[in-house]
This record gives sequence, C-alpha cells and structure tokens, in this order.
Amino acid sequence: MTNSNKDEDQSFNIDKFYKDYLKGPIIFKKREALEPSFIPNELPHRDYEIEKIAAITACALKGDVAPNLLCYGMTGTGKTATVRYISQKLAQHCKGNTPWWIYINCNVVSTPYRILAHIYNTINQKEKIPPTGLPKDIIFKKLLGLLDIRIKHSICFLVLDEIDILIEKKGGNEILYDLTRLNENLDYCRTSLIGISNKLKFIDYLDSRVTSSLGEEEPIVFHPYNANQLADILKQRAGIAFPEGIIEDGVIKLCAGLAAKEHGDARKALQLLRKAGEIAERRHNKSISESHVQRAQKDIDKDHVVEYILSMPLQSQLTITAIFLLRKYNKQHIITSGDIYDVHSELSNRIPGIKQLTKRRISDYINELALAGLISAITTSMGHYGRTKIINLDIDMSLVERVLNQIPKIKMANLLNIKPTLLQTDKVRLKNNVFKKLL
DNA sequence: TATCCACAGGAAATCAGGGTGT
DNA sequence: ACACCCTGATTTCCTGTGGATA
Repeated sequence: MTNSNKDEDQSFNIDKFYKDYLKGPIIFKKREALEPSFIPNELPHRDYEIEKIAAITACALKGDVAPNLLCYGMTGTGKTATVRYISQKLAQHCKGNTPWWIYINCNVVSTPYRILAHIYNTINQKEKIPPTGLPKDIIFKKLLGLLDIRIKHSICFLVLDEIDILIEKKGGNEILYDLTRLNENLDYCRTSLIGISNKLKFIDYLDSRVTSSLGEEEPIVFHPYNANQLADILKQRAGIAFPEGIIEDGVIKLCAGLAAKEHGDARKALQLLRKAGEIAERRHNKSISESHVQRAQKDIDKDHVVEYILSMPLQSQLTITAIFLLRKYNKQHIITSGDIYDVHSELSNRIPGIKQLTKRRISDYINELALAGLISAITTSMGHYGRTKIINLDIDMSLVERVLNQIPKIKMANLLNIKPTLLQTDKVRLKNNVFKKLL
C-alpha cells in the first residue's frame, strides 16, 4: 500500500500471498453485480418511477421530443439506475432511429465549457474539443452543427446527473438555459433534458427561465427504500454476484438494516455486502457471516475518512493538521477559527513553496471540513470577546495521525511533532479560561 | 444602552496555469 | 509572438452579528 508500514511488513512475501490467494475459496461469481454502475434486468420497488419516466419518454419511440424532466431523491434511491434502465429498454423497442443518451455527471464535468465539450466529444470521437482554450459560444455553435449532422432526425437525451452541483456554481443557470433552448437552434435533431438531483430544494436556486422549461412535467420523486425493500435488492444482486450457499442467514438482513438507517441508501447496502465478501475472501473463509458485515461497516467509515483526507488539497490537509496539533498539545484548549489560522500560518511557513493564506480562506476550509463530517464547527458568540467558531475534531486522533503521516510533505517537515508557538503563549491560556467560564 | 470584539461569510476582483487560433 | 479564452484558488473589500462589558 504505502511505504509507511515498511517496518511491520518486512517479512511480506508477495509470491506466497498470491499463491495462497488463489488457493482460497471462491467467494465471488460476478463481483460487478454489486457495483453502483451495474444495471440489473429488473429494478425492484421502482415500478412507479419506471412507469412514469417510461410514459414521458415513450414518444421518442415515434421520433418525437420528450418533455424535459427532473428526478429527485437522496443518494442510493436508484435515480441514475432507473434512467439508465429506461434508456436500455427504450433502445430495445426502437425501430430504426435509436435515441442517443449522453450522461453528464455534473460533479465531474462541472463547468459550462466542459459540459458543452463533453457532449461534443461523446458524439464525435474523432475530432475532440480541447479541455480549455476556446470561447464558449464557438463551442456552442460547433455543437449545434454536430447535432444536426451526426444525430440528424433522432432524439438526443441529455442526462445531467447531480444537477444541483451545477446550479451552485456561477454560470450554472446560463448553461442550463442554453441547453433548454438547444431545440430552437437546431434544424433536424431534437434534444431532451433529464435532470437528476439529490437535493429537493435546488429548484429554488433555478433561474425562472429554466424552471419553466425544466419543470414542464411534474418532477419524479424517488423515495428512500425501507429495510425490506433493500433486502429484496440485495437478494437479487447477491444471486448474481455469489455462488449459492455462500451467504449465511441474517447477512442480507443486517446489511439492509444498516443501510436503512442511513436514509435507505441502496448503494451503501451493496457496498456493505461487497466489502463483507472481500473480507471473507481475504480471510479464506468459505462463507460470508454477520461478523464480516460488521467489520465491513467499520472499514467503510474509516476508508471514507482516509480517502477523503488524502484527496484533499495540501492547504486543506494543513488546516486539519493545525486542528490536530491544537488538540494533541492541549487537550483542554478550546479551538477557535483564529487559533487554526495562527497555527496554519506557522505550518505553511515550514513547507517550501506553500503560501500563507488569509483568514477568509481558512474560514472556507473549516467549513468544508465540517461539511465532510471530519470536524464540527459551531458559531458561538463570546460577547465582548467576539464571535467565532468553536471547533471539535470528530474523528479518532490516532486515525488522523496515521493518515497525515502518509502525506509526504507533512511527514518530511515533521509537522506532527511541532508544538504550536501559540500554545506556548499566555494569551491563549487567558482566553481559554474566559471562554470556559462563558460556555 | 451603546460599544466593541473577532470573527462570519457574500461578492467581485485578481492571479496563475492550462489552452486556443492567427 | 500575441491577444484572448476558461478554470480554480485565493485575495480584497465589505457588511453583518450576538452578547458581555463599561
């Protein structure tokens, strides 16, 4: 994995490991069946939603444009899967002009320019639009031409997944408006938009010009699955993914129950089952038991934290390092955003090529960390002593230390062993005493 | 009751780094 | 070489704020 555990792993023998691995019992028959991208032949408990979307999109079979459409629902309620399922079915029943489906995940393809370029590049694999450099209106015109020439008299569905993220950014409303007006500028081809959103309230931020066009049809709401429904989904997928008799009694129920607690997230349920299977596989067990699921649950939470921290920009990692140090060297100390700023400044001075940031920027980083659930930050007024955020680390200190140690620049500068100068002053001690009284 | 602290957080501007066509 | 484009990160500028204190 990393070279940080070198000492413990000295005796690791990779050849033996692979040989043993192959000798172990077969747990998976088809692992992909548990992946979020897998679309099964049947989607249990989504009949109502399938029927509605099928009704709205059916006119594409006769070559007519379908009205634009919005799908709402929390993560793991089957929105994307349902839309993909419909696209497959529609293609099966189409004679002649099969509609095009272009998927855009607005979390990945996140700017107006890139959305236009992505659509263009999906249709035209030969001559691609560069990732940056051209004016937007040029791309728009090129796209119009391409749609008329390549797609001609067919229908093109543009699926905007996680559309709420697009709206939050500047220019999001404009690009949506442009996309809703594509048909007015096209001679032959016709396009329909399907927006998929995790948030219900995102429609409030929508430009009224966009709302009227995107809200032609009543939005389709995907309700969370309950534990029984999740169990049905798991049984179906487990039947594909595992050979018979691998799963012990109660495993499905446990996965379903755990995921039902998290707003009925089917993705989480499937992830649990897959992870449990992988743990069983690694331990050379012949079947998957409830203890594997419990272990999987713990691993998933930890993995999430580790992955998140490692994927953050260095400045953000330094912010959490600052919080870590404040906690490490003074357990009683109340941490405020000002403290974090001071320590962050001290740390950034120790890493070559890293700029000291402003308070404003640190404030944003603190909010991001809080949003990710790594810390909690509560704005509190200390009266005469000002208004600030009181910050607490919400994850295990030893886990933070281990992860931060994996970041080369932090490890090299030995940041985790620096006692912040801030904590060595009397100023902070006095402030801390006043704050404690007030709280 | 006015004051004042230490920020919160919105909006717009700026900068650097990727690119374009001419 | 040059003028221009797009993006993401950050800075600058700004107004707002809850409640202990004088």
